[in-house]
Amino acid sequence: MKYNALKGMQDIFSPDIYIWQKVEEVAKDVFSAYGFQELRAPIIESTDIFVRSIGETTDIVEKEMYTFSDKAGRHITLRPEGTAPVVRCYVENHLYNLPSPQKFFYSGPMFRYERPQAGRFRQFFQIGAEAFGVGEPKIDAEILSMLRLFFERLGLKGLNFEVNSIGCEKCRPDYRNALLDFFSVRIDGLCPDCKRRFDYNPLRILDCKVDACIKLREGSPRVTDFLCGECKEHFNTLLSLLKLLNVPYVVNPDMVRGLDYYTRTTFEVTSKDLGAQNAVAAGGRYDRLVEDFGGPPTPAIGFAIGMERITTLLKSSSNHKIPVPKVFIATIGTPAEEEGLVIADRLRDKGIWVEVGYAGNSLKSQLRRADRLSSAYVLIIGDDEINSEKLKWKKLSDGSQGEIAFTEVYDFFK
RNA sequence: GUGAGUGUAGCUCAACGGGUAGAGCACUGGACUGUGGCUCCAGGUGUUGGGGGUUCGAGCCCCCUCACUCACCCCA
Repeated sequence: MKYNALKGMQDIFSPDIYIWQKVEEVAKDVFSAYGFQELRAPIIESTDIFVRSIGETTDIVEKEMYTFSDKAGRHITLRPEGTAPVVRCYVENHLYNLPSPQKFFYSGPMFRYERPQAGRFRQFFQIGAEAFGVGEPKIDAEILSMLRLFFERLGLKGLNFEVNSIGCEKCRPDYRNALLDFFSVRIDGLCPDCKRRFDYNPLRILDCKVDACIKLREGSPRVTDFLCGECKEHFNTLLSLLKLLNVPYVVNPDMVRGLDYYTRTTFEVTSKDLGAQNAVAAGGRYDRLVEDFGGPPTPAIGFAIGMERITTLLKSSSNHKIPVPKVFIATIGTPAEEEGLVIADRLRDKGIWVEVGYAGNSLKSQLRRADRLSSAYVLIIGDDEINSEKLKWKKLSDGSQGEIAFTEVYDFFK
């Protein structure tokens, strides 16, 4: 019987795992500098949490969630995204009573039942961050700047920062109506998908990839022209702060977000070096969600980074060092093997990575293995060394070797 | 959910228009009785993803199925 990982789920191990660890480490360092603290929420929540926040008519909720009944018949769902659980945690634990802003980051697996393709999986990992309690655009700018620094620290170049504002509950209906007016006289020329979009989410027509639709939407109303006074001021202030902080952005009025809870600022970081799924990070403001979850009115903003997409970029962009053993202990004969094992453990106690040879292998094959592991040193122990209580060391990079007393070996490696 | 492409050794891939499978890498041992990288020699595995059909004969053709890949929808 042969088993495979489930469709759209993958195993991650050496050497890729070191890239993953690097990304997580950089995220933790950078986010901490901005005052974000790690938060770990369960990966399963009540189904309602996602339905209410993401939106009942979104694709995620309608057809992509891993939803089950537990043994007591509760409806539970493997989280398809990270924001809703954090908001639930924030409200449930009354974190709004703590000084604002409260800033959190998290990382872990998300689940969506989709057809896999390049950069898209059924289990995928995100690193996200959420900031609660600040409505000013200043924090929007800080978050974008934090993302810029994160990518910079990873050495990723050529990323595109796109920002937009989709308004608030006051101005968005006006814009939606203007769009409907605009497309209602052109609907016959739209692609079949956009004809559907016209009814359930006309904003989506704006990022259709069909040529005919691209042409038809020339001169369509721009969301930024329909923002109310407050939204407009928020957006303009954000843009000037981004300039101040040297975040290289592009305003993309056609950018649409897939989740219903977004308000005002939305943004996306994309790369040209990925496939069709080109977003490496995305997020925005969600000023109503905390209140919807039963908390006090609390503005908030957050984003999520797609781990697989970042690691894909890093794999092709630079060569990464993978850890190698410092010492390989090759032994001949049982007494030597036992002595080697003792020495190995003593060195390991000092935090040194030590590998040992195993029974049945010739010295030659042990050395070959040490070489293939790229071990820095080989220690050789046989009957002669046992008798003299000295072992031989060999440095594989230049072939130099020498002798050293058993008792001094612990100081030899520092 | 829709569409297209691909499944041959552990990995990367060969095998003219159907004649019952091969190379490189990797692995192990030896040449070099206790010294790696280079070279040479030797060693092994395939139910050709699975099932059915056509045929004297199928890795190759047909059907079904599974898996993977890419794209659409949608999205990190």
